[in-house]
Amino acid sequence: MPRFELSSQYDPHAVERPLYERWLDAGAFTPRADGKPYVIVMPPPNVTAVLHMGQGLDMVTQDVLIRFERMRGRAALWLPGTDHAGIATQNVVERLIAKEGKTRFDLGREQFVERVWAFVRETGTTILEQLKIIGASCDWSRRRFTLDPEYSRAVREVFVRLWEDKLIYRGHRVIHWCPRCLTSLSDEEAESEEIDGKLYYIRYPVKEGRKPYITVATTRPETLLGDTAVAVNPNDERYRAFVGKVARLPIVDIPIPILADQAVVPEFGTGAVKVTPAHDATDFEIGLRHKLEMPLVMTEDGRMEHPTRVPKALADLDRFDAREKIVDILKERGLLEKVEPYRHVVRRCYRCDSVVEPRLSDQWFVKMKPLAEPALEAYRSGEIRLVPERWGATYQHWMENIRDWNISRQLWWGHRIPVFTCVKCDHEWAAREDPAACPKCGGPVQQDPDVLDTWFSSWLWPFATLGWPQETPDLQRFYPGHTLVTGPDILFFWVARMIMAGYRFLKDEPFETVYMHGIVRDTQHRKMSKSLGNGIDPLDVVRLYGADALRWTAIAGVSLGSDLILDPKDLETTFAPGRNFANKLWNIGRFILSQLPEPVQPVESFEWSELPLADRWILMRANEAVGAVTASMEQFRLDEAAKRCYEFVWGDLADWYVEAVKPRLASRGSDAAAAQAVLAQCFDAALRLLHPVVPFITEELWQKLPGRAANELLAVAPWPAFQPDCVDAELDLQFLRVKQVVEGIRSIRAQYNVPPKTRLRARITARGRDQRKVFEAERETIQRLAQLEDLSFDGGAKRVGAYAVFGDGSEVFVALEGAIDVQHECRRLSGELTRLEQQLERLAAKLTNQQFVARAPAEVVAGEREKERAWRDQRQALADKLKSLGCS
RNA sequence: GGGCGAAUAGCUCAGCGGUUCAGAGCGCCUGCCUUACACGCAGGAAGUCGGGGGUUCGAAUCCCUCUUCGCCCACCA
Repeated sequence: MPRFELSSQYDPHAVERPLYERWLDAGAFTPRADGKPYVIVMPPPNVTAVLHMGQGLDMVTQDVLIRFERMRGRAALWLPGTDHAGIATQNVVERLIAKEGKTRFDLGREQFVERVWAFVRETGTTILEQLKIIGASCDWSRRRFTLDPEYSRAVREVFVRLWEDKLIYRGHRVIHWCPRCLTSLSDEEAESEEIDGKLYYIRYPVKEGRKPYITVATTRPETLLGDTAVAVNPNDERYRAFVGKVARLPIVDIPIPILADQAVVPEFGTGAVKVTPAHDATDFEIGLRHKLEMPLVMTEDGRMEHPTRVPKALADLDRFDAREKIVDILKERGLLEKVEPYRHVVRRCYRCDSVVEPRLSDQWFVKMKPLAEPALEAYRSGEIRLVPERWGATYQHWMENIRDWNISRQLWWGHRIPVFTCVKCDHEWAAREDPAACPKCGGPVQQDPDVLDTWFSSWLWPFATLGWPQETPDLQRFYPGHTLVTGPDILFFWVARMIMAGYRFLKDEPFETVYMHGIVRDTQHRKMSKSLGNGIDPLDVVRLYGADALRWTAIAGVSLGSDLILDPKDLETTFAPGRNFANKLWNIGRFILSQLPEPVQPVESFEWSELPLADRWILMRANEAVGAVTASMEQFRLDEAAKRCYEFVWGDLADWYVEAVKPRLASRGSDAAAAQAVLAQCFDAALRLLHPVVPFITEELWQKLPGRAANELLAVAPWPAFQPDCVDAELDLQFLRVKQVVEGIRSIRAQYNVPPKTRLRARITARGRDQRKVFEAERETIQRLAQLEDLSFDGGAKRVGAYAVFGDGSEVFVALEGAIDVQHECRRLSGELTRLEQQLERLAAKLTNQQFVARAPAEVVAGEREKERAWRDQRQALADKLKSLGCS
C-alpha cells in the first residue's frame, strides 16, 4: 500500500521555501569542519540590484558547482555578499532625491551619504533574499559588504601599502570624465562604441602663409575653443612652410602656433590637426612636448565656459548644442570647408551611457606594470586557468598592455581616499588611521575629498571577505580559493585585478580556475537589458515554473562558455522543459515510492548473476551515468551533466526499466523484491546526480525514500561513486536487442493501425543461442512493452504477418491475419533491404579499398568487417522474408 | 586596424577525425486519458551540417579562403 499520497503534479511552491529553511536550519551551507576546502566567492551584486537573468545564470552555475563539491565531501564555502557600487548606487539615490526636487549638493556630503546608507539598509538585502528563492546555497553567516568596517580596513591597508611602495601617484592628465555622473572614470569604465558621426574640416586663417588658411579635421568642433596650437607631422612636405607660423583660432580669434609633432598622422584628414591639450589625451601629450597652455573650456557638467575663450553666444551651452552653433558660425564665416560622414568611436560612461568627455584633471593612479607581471606569469605557468581557454589571449593582451589605473572618483559614496594634506606645510601622506594633525608640523589636516573606484575595493574580494589583513582562521583555511564563476564582461574590471591583488598582497593566487559563462541574450542575440525591455525576471520564472525549472534552463541551455539565448516573449517554450522534467521526476518518484516496502533490501543482498537482464542493465546504466555526470561536472560541462541525468532518468529508467518491471512488481512475489531494490538504488542515484542542478525537487523526493533518518539531507549526502569495473558493453547490447524487438513490434503496430488495445501475437527468431536465451528470459518484458498476448520462439508454422529484422539478423514476426496488406509489407521490407544494400555497398567499397585496409587502425578495420558480417545476415534475413511473402 | 567567437532540422542548441553520426529539446504529423506522469505514452516527417578549395584511407568534425552575424581591444583627431 502506498506510504505517501502525492499529487499527480509537482508543486514547486509548496516545497521550495520550507526546504530552503530546512537547509538553513541544518547549517547545510556552512562548510563542514573537516575535509579539504572548496571555495567560491560570489561576484558581489550591486547592493541596490535586483536579480536579473544574467546573475541568475551566474549564481545557478556557482550553486551547481558548490553543491557538487559539497556532496563530494569538500568543505564547501560559497561566500556571498554585495558591492557598494559607487557610481551606480549614488545615481540611484540621486534620482530618489531628485524626486524631492533636490540635488546631493543641497543635502551636503554628510547628509547625502547618510541618505544612501539609509537606502542601503532598507533595500540592500533584496538581491540576497532573491538568491535564496532560486536555491543558492551560500554561507549566509559569512556575508560581506564592501563597505563593512572590516572590509574597509582592508581597502585602506591596500591603499597605504601601495602608497608606501610608491605605486600610487597623483597624475595630472586627460582622463575620461562623465559630465552626467560628474566623476572621472577608468579606461575600462569608458566603453567604446562605434557611431556614424561627422568629420568637420575647419579652416584656421594664417596671415603670413602662401595659403590664407590651414585646414584641420575634427569630430568635435566645440573643442576648438580650447585649442592652443595646430600640429602637423614634421615630415609632411605639404605643411613644411607652415611650421613656425601662427594661425588664427576661429571664433576665439587668438593667435596659436603651427608646430610639428610626430603624433600627427599625415594620411588622416588634412594632415593638420587642431591641438586641444585639456580635452584630448593625444593633444595633451603634444601640449606637454611643446609646453602649450592647456585651458579647460568646459564645466564639469559639459557646458562651454571660459573667461576669455568662450564668447557670450556660446557660454553655458551644452557641448553638443555648442557644436552645432559653432559649426553654424564657421559656415557663416566661410571657415567650414566641408563635412564628411565619418564612422568613429566614442566612449560612453558604463553607468549612464553619456558620451564621456576627455578632461584634464588631477587624479590618483596606480602603477600597474609591477602588479601585472605576477598575474601574467600565473596565467602563463598554468597556475591560473581560464575556462574556456580562449579567454587567455584576451587576458594576456590586456595584461601585457596594461595602463595605469585611475582610482579616484569625484563621488561621495564609497571609500574615502586616505590621503591627507597639511594645510600649513603642504605635507601629503596616506594613513591607516585618520590623523588629528600633521605629523611633521602639527598643523591642521585635510583629507582628499574623492572616493576610490568601486573596483578598488572589489579587487580584494577573495581575501578581504575572509578578514584580511587580520590573520583570521577563515583566511588561513579558505585562501586561496578554487573556482571563480563570472561573465567575460568583467574580466578586466574585476577578474584580472583580483588576480593581481592576490599575488601582490597574499603572494598567492585568489583562485585556480576562472570559469566564464556566456551572456544572457534574447532571440535576436541582444543582451538583455532594462532599456531594451527584453529582460526576463527570474522571479517571474520561479513563480510560473518553479526554481528548478529556471535552474534547468540556465544549466542545460548552455554549453561551455556559450551565450544563453532565451525568449522573453515565450517563457513557456523557454522554461517548460525544466518544469516538465521536474514533473516527470516527480511522477517516477510517485510510482517508485508507491512500490517500495520499508525497509528496502539493498541491491547487494542479491546475487548479481541471478538478477534479470533488465535489472543488471539499469544498474549498469546508472553506474555509467555516475561516471559521465561526474566527469562532465569536473570539466564544467554542466549542460552535459544535466542532459546525461535527463537521459538516464527519462530515457532509461522511466521509459524502459519502470515499464519493464511493472509485471514483476505487480506479482508481489520474490521477483518483486529485486525490482524494488533496483528501483530504489537507481532512483537514489539519480536524485543525487541531479541534486546540484535541481536541488528542490530532488531533496523533496529523496526525503521520502525509505530508510531516511529524520535529519538526513540530500544537500549534504555523498555523491555516488563510479565503479569502473561494472561497465559492461555486452550487457547494454543484449538489452538493446530487447528494446529493438519491442520497437520493431510497436512500429509494425503503428504502420498497420492496430489499435493499442489489441493484443498481438509475435514470434522471435534469434540469431545466436545466447541471444535466444536473452529473449526468452525477457519474454515477459517484451510481452508487456509491446502489448503482446503471446510470444513464441523460432520454428512456429508460417503465417501471414509482418516482419522486422535487426542488426544481427534476428527477426521478429507479428501475426496479422486479415490485417496484413502484402503489397504494403513488400514495399516496407524491400525499402529496408534497399537501404541496407546501399549501406553494404558503401561498406564493401571501404573494405576493398587497399588504402583503408592498410592505413586505418586495425581495430577500426576489424570493426568494419564485423559490421559487414552482421549486415549480411540482416540482408539475408530480409531477402528470405520477401521471398516467403511472395514479393516480386 | 588587430584579435576572438558563431553559422548543423521551422526555433534554441549538442556533436568537433572512424561504432547505422546526421542528434536532443521545443514545434509539426498520426494514434492513444495503457491505474506514475496528457507538464504524459507510442509511432512518424523533417537538415546536400553557410559557400568554395585543401589535408586524409576516412571530415559537421582538421587547414585555407569567402560570405553573414556577434563580441573584445586599439590615441589617426
